[in-house]
Amino acid sequence: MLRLSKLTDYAVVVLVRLAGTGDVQTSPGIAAATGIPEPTVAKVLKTLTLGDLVSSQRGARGGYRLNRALEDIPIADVIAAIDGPIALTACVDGSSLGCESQGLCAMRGRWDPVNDAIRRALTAITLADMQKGLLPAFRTPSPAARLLSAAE
Amino acid sequence: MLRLSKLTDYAVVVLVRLAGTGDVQTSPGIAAATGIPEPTVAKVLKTLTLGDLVSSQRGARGGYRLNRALEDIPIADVIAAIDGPIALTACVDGSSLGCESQGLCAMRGRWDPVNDAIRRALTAITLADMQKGLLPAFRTPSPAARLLSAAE
DNA sequence: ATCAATCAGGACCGCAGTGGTCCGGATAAC
DNA sequence: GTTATCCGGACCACTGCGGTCCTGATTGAT
Repeated sequence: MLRLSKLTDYAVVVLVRLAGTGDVQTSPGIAAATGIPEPTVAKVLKTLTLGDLVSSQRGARGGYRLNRALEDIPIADVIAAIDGPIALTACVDGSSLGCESQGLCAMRGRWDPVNDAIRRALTAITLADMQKGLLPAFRTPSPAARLLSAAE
Repeated sequence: MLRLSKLTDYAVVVLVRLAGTGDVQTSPGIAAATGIPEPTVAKVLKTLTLGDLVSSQRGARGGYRLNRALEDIPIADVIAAIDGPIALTACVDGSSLGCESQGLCAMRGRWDPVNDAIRRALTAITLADMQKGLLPAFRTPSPAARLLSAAE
């Protein structure tokens, strides 16, 4: 089902909220503003910090602050930060034994172009595009967007 | 991680194998040829039948046969048949209560264009493209596509 | 008519990953 | 020093997936 983790969904909401004010915001504050349970918000924020999307300020009057503008954050980055690298995981996991030994897993590596296409599509859309329902990526055709529109 | 179910991976292998001979093939036969455990092959085939990608012939000397040529099967169809409709499941599930009530799930429906972009990308690539490393959608050779064609 | 081969459609189970919570420690403003 | 806040990890319930098996229904061959 190509499921995207719910955490990623939360992350988008949190990031957009974080962009609302240029000021630092605490995780309880964001939790209250978004309705997402506080511990979960904290977890998301922590993960986003590791992904270098937000910066944290410790201590009293601390909080989180956005690193880049929404326009400069493709969702691909958010997904990568939360869910790890974007890949449809063909036989990437350690089970290369029954695969290689038979020598007939002819599809090995064939998913790469598919992954690539998805990565492209996900890089073409930024958080700013999601905030407003508009999609400039499809108007000013980026290379990826042109590929996509050419496909229809 | 945008994980794709392993069953879908199997399905691609099975479908390509099924295209090898124009003849009907039994699931034990395909299992032997692909190295995938027989019950799993059967399950995949059954699911693909529901998805109208293959036809089944019951009884002795029965088996499965491909409905369309590989060129006419976009991976989007395979994924849809195995994993269900392609959607990154934003708040699609019934939990619209905490979402709507707060009125701040501003992201509601915002994932649609993302889903759309992915669907597009997935429709542009057919099983035939995966079989041979070529990708007509990327006539301008992407790094990945070049790697693939160089690999054979 | 009987038998064997094959698909159909379930039920079933173990396991991993996700969503979600909580706690002790470090850090910095007041 | 006290307090507010982030940090890092441990922890658990639950869902869904991968995988197996069993009992019918169907059809060709004997």
